[in-house]
Amino acid sequence: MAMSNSTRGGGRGRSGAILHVDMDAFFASVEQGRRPELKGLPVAVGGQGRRGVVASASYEARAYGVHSAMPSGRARQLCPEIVFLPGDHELYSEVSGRIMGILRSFTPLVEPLSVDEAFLDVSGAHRPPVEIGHLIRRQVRSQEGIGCAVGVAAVKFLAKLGSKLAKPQPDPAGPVGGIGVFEVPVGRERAFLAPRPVGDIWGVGPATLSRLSRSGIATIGELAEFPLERLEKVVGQAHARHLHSLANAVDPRPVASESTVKSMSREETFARDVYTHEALGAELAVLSDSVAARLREAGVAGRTVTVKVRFGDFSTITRSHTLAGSVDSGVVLARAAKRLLQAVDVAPGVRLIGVGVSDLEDSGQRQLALDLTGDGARAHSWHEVDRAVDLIRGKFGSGAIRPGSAADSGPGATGWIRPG
DNA sequence: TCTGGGGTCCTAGGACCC
DNA sequence: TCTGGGGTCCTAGGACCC
Repeated sequence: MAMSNSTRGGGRGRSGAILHVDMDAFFASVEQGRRPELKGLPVAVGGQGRRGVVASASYEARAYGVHSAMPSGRARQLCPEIVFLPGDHELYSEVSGRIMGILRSFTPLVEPLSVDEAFLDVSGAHRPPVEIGHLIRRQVRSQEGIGCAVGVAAVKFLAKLGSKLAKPQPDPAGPVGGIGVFEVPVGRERAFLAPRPVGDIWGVGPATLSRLSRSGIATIGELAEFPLERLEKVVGQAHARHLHSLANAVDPRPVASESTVKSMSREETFARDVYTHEALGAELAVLSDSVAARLREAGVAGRTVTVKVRFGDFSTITRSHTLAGSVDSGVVLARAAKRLLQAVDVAPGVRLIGVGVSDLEDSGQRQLALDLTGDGARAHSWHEVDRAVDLIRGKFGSGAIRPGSAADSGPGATGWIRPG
């Protein structure tokens, strides 16, 4: 409460003290770094199957119009010579960790937003923020071989917009421009924002964009002038207040270097639609086991279990249930997930199944979900089994053991098997 | 060319309680 | 005599982000 973060936006000097650092084409850049023969070539990382999409595209690929979230088939059509790679997320996490380390050498106030971007609060640093931005770029380039853009501003969302404006532009002749560090001038934020499109605001996506557009709002300046009470009717109260503040360059969110995870989930899209509870249940067992292992690794457990089902026509439903106590056991989680799935008609065909756990708490103080899981006192013995499974995986790797019900596909199968 | 996977936050309605 | 109002929990869905 008493920290410096509340006074942002006014009178703290010439320069904004928030940095947003964003890696350029992160996954593709990591791949080009470890395989230099890929440098200068159009590279995409992502799923190559029937239903795959691009997760990251190099600037050479972007020059063809390829971008992330694009179906892989479309990417190949636009750029037949594109080099498609499956992705190595373990490696990306490692590289990300080292880059975050570089950022933390400038300030402890680092808030990672994802593997490839972070906010920094450098208000306590000795050097000017823009200079720090250039130093970061140099170090990330020299130590990891990856380019990045830095935005500098007084508040978070302006720093984020700044890094976007500092990025190079893809071009058939090679990436052009990209000043690397873009500072939003302090004291001139509103004038800077006014002519820009509302879509530049972090949090304005397609749905909000079309609602605003129907109200005649195209620029951030128009949004800033729009009466708040009317805006609330257009996009809802909370969203309206938030957007109205941002449009007026007000963003009180502090850089939060410590965060707690709120939910964990895993999902899987099938190459072809699946039509039976048996097959979906087997997949739920695998996904539940994976989620539960991550929960235990993080030392948390959760009370609310959610199953997500996406049908062949892409319509998506969720079914959730809150247990009396929290779970971190794959078997208990799978059982709850399968019960939820039983109430869903899967005859139309399912393209994706997922399982998630929320309402997380520290597993040290958790209460075992003894009764409402249907497990009775046996939940306690599953705890012992999970610990043994974690030990085996720690020694022999995550593939050393997997849930038996995934292989047996028998309705009540809960044994454990050693693959192969 | 049909659209991945892992998250966060918000809304809205119903149940239930006081 | 229709019957108030608030608070909290739970469930389902949607928007958005990378």
